[in-house]
Amino acid sequence: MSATVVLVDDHAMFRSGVRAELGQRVDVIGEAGSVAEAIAVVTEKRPDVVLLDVHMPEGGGLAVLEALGPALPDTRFLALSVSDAAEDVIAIIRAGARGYVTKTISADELADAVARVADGDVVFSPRLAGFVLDAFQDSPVAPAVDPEIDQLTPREREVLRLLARGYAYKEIASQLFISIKTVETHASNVLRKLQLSNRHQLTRWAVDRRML
Amino acid sequence: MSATVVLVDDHAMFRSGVRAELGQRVDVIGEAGSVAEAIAVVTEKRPDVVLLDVHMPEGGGLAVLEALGPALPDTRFLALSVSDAAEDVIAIIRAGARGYVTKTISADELADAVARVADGDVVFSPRLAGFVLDAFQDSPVAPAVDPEIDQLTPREREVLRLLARGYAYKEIASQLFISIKTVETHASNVLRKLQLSNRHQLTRWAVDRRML
DNA sequence: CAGCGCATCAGGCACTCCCCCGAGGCGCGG
DNA sequence: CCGCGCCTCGGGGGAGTGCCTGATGCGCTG
Repeated sequence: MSATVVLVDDHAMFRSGVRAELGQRVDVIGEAGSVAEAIAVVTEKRPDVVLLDVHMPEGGGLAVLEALGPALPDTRFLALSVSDAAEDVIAIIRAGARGYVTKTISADELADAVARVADGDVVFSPRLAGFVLDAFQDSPVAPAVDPEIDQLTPREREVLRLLARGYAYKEIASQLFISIKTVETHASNVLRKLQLSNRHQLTRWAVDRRML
Repeated sequence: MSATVVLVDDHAMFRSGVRAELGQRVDVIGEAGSVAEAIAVVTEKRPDVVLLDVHMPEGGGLAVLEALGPALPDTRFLALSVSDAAEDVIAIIRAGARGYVTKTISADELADAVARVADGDVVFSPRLAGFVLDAFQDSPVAPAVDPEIDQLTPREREVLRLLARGYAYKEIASQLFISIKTVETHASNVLRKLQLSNRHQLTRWAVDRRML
């Protein structure tokens, strides 16, 4: 039960090498040497994993991902590239790839990476994952700190967080090791300070601020 | 030249176990059993890596990260948790942790994870990384239309929409020109069909599906 | 020390939520 | 016509919510 794979790379020699090395461990059911060919082959073959070169003519792996990604939710894309540049990694991941490895990888490691991606995991070459996390942390579109939230005490902020997530007073009390009555007090203070009248509005408030 | 580590976990027995298992492979230079203690110990010891429990009183690992993260750019935080919930993973990573592993991990794997984080890598338990990527991408890989929603009648869908937006039964009744009792019936049917137990979960359900 | 903010907890009360039961009307297809 | 799904309501009740008053202790500051 090895995973089915389609190789996409504009260098035939490289595809041949990958096929030779990986043939024992995964089931290579198709190859493509261009963006257009990749779209056709992947659409037809429906592999578990597409091993996708990033740098190719006509838009490269990014073009393939944008054309196919949304249409094939059950197909995972693993980017395979000579580049270890942060912008390449981020662009590919943002487009929906489930991993990014560089071509310095060994055959064993690549076979393992393909298997893991087929299995639902996410795979990165060491250090590359850090690029994504950095971009992820910078990404909050609206940092936009409300003046109201500054009026909250640390404990109130904690209760707010749990309230917004839908926990009942009783559950919050258990998690924070305090009584229900204390939770009620904090909750009441939070609602008053944020000028809200009930916890449903509070949930929407938190959603708007991407706290969930 | 093993990495220096501070353990933060509110269970002394667990810390002891980690220390015993990891002692040979990393240099455990401090421990903390609470958020306040963690802030003090980490600030003093300046370890390479902080092994951080997510669920603790007083805000847990998140509180530690928010207090210390910005101040200690050279210290890496590796979250260690019993939870494999997406919200926990995303919150911790957004707060600046460089990895997240569950407590089901073996001692060898944990030692390896610590070493890799100390070395600048990012480490995740299998599958957890996917949560971060999903949150990172605007378009979730799994649009995954639920079969449950097809079971809802048109009227139930209408009530669901208003419920998720935080309207009270009374308000929904006014908007739809029906009695509160009818709203209750629809709401009850919706919760049953979606296998949810209250409207807070329903709000989160709707948020997850971009219905708001 | 006296005041103040914060966190903790209590009793009580009106209200909402959610479920249990039951019921009638309406339209559609066998 | 009869069953069935859908929508419409009602009583009753247990659990949860939100607010009120009032209380204690703790640490910080003037």
